[in-house]
Amino acid sequence: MSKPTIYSIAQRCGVSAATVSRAFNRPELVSAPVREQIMAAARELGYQPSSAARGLVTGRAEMIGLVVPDITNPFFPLLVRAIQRTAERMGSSVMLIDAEESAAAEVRHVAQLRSRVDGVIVASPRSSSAALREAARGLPCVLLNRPLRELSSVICDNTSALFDAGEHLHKHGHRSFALLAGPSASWAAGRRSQAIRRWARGRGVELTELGPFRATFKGGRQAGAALLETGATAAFAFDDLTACGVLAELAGRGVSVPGERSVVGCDDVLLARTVTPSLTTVTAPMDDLGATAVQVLTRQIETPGGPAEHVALPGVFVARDSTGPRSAS
Amino acid sequence: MSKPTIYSIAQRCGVSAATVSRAFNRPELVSAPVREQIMAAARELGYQPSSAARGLVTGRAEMIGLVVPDITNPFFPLLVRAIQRTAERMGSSVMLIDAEESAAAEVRHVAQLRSRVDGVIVASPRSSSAALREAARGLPCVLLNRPLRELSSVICDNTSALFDAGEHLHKHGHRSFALLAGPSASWAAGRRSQAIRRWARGRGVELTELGPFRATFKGGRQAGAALLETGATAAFAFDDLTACGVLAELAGRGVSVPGERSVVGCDDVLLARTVTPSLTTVTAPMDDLGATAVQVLTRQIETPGGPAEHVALPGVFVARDSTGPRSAS
DNA sequence: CGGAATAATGAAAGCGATTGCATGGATTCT
DNA sequence: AGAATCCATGCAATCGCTTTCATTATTCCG
Repeated sequence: MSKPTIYSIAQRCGVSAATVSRAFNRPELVSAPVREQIMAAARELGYQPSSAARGLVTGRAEMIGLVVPDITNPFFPLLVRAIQRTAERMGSSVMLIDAEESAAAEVRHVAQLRSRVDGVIVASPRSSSAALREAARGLPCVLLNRPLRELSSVICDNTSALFDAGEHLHKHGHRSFALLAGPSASWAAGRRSQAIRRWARGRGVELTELGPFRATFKGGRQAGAALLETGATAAFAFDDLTACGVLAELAGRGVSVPGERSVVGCDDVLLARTVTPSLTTVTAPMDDLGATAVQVLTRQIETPGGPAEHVALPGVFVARDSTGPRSAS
Repeated sequence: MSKPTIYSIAQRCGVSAATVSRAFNRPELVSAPVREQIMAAARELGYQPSSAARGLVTGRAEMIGLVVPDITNPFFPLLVRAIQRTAERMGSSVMLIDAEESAAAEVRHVAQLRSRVDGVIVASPRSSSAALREAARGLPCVLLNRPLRELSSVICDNTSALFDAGEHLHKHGHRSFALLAGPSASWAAGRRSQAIRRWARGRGVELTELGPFRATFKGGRQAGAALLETGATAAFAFDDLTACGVLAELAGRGVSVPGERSVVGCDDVLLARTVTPSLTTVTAPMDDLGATAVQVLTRQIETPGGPAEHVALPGVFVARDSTGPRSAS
């Protein structure tokens, strides 16, 4: 016996296929007894509407694409979860694409997604603006953590939280800082560096810029090594993963944290809480970020020609154990 | 101007839609000049075949579902990547479902996936066998890390690697061990416990069983506390995340690792390398696991009535810094 | 050189759903 | 009572593509 369709059900209930379809989509248009009979038959037969057929006529795939540069970066799973949860509430599924850190793959995948999804959410720190714009032409699209005038975007703004971090360290007596910059191609990295520079200038403290370093654990170790060659007593790492690398390098060399140096991360991924000492960092509002991205995208999908929306959500500074008073030395 | 279809292209090239379709799917059936003309027109118009329409007639969605219990568990991103990479090579996309640690959600999602995918890969440690069987009825399905006679499965067998771990500790002079058991509902947890018990019995060493503990960082901290109340000098944690919790708890209480206690994890997630001290653990062959799962699933899809396949891939013991000689005390 | 095999293409029938329009019976209004 | 509504339902077209079968045009071989 082949897969049940609305026709099998229609036949079984002695009604037309149209009525079956309506029973599912506009139940109020079908009389109660008939509707229930149809539902019963559907359940009995294990009927599942063919999304292909529906998609063909409605033009909707009920699916959104999500392109991330590197799913193994602990930042993204949280985002994926938030996005998926929100999408599900809006009746959509999520197609996940891991670009495996290749900018080329990012745009290539966006192109391939076109025909399978209603829209895409792209976290693409690396690709060029032009490539991105081109890839998204005519496809509802929301950018994550990377603004671009023509395309909608949802970003996390850590500026004020980084100010807070600076103040926190300043209060602890630190006067000489190191900025361990992230990948130069990353918008977020530039943005964070800028915020820290601005704060340091405003505060009139010394700031040594190091890097750029790769946003990996290894990159963090290099950053840690570089940090030790400066006189800075406190360091801003690009993100938590980098900060963990720094911590590991310092620990390896017998430098105590926060005794001798203070380190702050950014993003507040799981790692930040599990590492020893736990990381002082900036919490990104993942759930909000994801939910907002989906909502903005949904709006883009419903209003194809609509204006690009830009929303920025603030990060929140959180002090833990990797920062403390400046050592007497 | 509406979306380009094979008809737009056909018209533009003065051929029939059938020819256009063939130009894409069976190029050898179309004469070279016509084919090239079609391709050129397609490129020019930005044509993308509608997967809904194609899926409707072919009955294939070119998409596989992947259900994971908790995407934020660092074990899964690696798996997701491996699976996605392999799927892409086979021409399929991956639809990711994060069940958010709910067994009910796991089976519910499998049911919903039915109509949208060709088959599913399910990493579902929690759901009952019966529920799983029922959910997968008539849907090609591969289980990950959980065998079930009727359904295909791909598992990672850590038995021999855990023996190696035991031997490694034994060689370092340890004679009293603790087993920090994982969730009792998890097949993998039971399996690992069993392997360790068997090894301990065979070796004639003392083994204290503690737990079960949740497979989270917090659970690990509890396990660490429990561990300190025993005389064991070495502990087997259920997985790396738990092991990290143990490490953190011990560090918090000033117990040195590996000086006073040795700890081994399991899975070798990113965390294992970034934590201090780095974790002695068992490396799961993620890439193989993922690739194999996709291949087995593909076979299931192509041979609907086919027999269930079961493959087990061995984990590999890797010694790092969380294990060392038994302290003199 | 005739007939058969071969190659390139077109016509048309679905795939399974949605949906605008038509229909007929019941209900309501004047 | 006849007209006007309204409700529940059926008919049939349609979405974009694949695929079978039929139709030419071309080539091959004895």
